[in-house]
Amino acid sequence: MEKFKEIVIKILEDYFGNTFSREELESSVKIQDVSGKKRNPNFGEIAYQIFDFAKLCELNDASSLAREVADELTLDERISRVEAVGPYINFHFDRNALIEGILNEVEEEGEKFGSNNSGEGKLVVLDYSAPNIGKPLHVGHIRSTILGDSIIRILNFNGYKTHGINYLGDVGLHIGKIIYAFKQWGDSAKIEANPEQEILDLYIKFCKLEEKDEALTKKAKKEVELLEKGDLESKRIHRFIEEMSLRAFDRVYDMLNVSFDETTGQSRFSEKGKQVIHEALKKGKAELTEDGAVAVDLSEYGLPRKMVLRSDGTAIYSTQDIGAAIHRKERFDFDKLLYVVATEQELYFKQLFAILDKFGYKWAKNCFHVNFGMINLPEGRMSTREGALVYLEEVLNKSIDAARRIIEEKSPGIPNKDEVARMVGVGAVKYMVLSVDYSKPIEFSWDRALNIEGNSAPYIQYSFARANSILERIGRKPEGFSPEHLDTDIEFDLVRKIGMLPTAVKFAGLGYKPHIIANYANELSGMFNTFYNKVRVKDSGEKLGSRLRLVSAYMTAVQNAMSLLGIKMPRKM
RNA sequence: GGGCCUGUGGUGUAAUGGAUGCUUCUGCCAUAAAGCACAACCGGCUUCGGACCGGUUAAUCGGGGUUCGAAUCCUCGCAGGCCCA
Repeated sequence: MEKFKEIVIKILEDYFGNTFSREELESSVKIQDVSGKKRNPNFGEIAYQIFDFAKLCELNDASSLAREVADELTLDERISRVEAVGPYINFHFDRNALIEGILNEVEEEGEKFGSNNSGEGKLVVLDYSAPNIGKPLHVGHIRSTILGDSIIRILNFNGYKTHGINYLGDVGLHIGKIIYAFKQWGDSAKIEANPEQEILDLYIKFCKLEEKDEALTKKAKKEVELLEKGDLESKRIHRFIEEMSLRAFDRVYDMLNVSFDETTGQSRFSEKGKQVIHEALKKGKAELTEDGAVAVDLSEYGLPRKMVLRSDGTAIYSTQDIGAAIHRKERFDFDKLLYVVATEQELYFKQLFAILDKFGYKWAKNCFHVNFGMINLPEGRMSTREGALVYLEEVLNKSIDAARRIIEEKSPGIPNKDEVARMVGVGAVKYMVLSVDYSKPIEFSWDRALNIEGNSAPYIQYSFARANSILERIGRKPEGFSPEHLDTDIEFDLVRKIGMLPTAVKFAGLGYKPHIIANYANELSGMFNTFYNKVRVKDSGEKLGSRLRLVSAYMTAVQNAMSLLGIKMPRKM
């Protein structure tokens, strides 16, 4: 539809000359949606709203102005009629031209259909997932991981180059606690048998004792210091914890079909950060506090002062994050750096970007925090130390099991049951997270996570499998096409909706909003199902070839959309 | 105490600030306006796959304001979450 929109913009450019810029016109020209009850055939396919022009003419009566302008436009043979309705000028395209145009576009572009090159030549670095080593991935981690992954896919589809970084939390007090507990109570036999669980148990044990005995916190801090000084035993344990964690993380990332261009630890950037901070201190951009720590005053940014180094000179999160950001700029010269991190860190990132700006890094304005709402349990927030967790792996496994049970029940005959169960089960969980605007909080519930009805991945996957089944049963290439064969309303609407994928991709890319794609895929599939119920493809005589082309175009569009969410589509389920 | 985010039917969610029909002022036209899904209720089809389709009921937290037009922007509250102190 973008191409048809272009035609309308050209017509308006001819009419208005220099009155409006291209951008202004573009924002006043809308593609009519066809979903649900929004569809109104009287509104045509593309509409121009005349409010801006009315304001310019200082007219209150936009309706009659619209009529006047509509009469004076110079048209094109692809447009069958132009009609002013209220303050809108509605462009009705020739139905056949529209159908043929869209179906051709889908077939020519194939798996690239929906993409554009607006981001060509630009590089975006993303920091996402970023779990702490020594702790398991829980459902709180899923949003960053999946959002980051999907945003990368969407940016790539918009022509951007990307570099995705999993920035592990491999330092900090929690590591000190684990190392201390490991040295004190670690039982090598138990650890060998089940390292991940044992590391977690040690951590929880420490936290419980710490509540009664504050001296333990100091001991954990000692461990952090020891580690930073390069104590061999500490380093060995640290490496072990990291290895175990990475192995566990990879298992889950693999299930999620998420991968990173780079996995690195915060600790690598301590030195870089310290160096930068010391320079800033010399230049007077940072200051020593009463107790000898280093802080940056951010009152000029309307933000609270931020600590960047401890009084003992050791690094903290901000030290490393400053170092890491600068390192990334030097290494990649990115156009944008995106941190996909929960909203609880919002102030922290504002401070981080302000510090970079204050230190003289002009590119600080190209850093952006995608601050998504948290995933909470009904009983409150998740906490590793209290053991109040729902493990991500458990969620995925349960969902896969649920999918497998349904497959056994409804379609026991299909091949690759396990693989399909994975696609469906994992898809359901991912979709649950991605279909909601990221700024909203999500309350986790098993019912929600395992939902397979309505607005869900399995619903979309099922529609796709049905479409595939039609093609397989007929087993012939589409031939004998004529746009006139697709003569019902639902067919026309379905074609138009297919044609809207590029628009959805564009908007999703601008706002880093995968939920736009999720919604699109759902609406598109809903329309396909309506089509499926109303229009028979098999035995449809001379219309067969045309209908096959439509089914196949639907499959391309929905598959491309779902691939932007990282959700695989089984051909049978 | 200060700041940020969220608030849409019973539930979960969507909506770049956009749909206001015509008119000889008498009438004419219209599902004349917040979409989807779940749940509930009614129905269809199960002859290309029922993990389906059609229909009914039902919502913008409250008060002011800006605008030709507000779920959306501003403001004062309320509720929930988070951050800083």
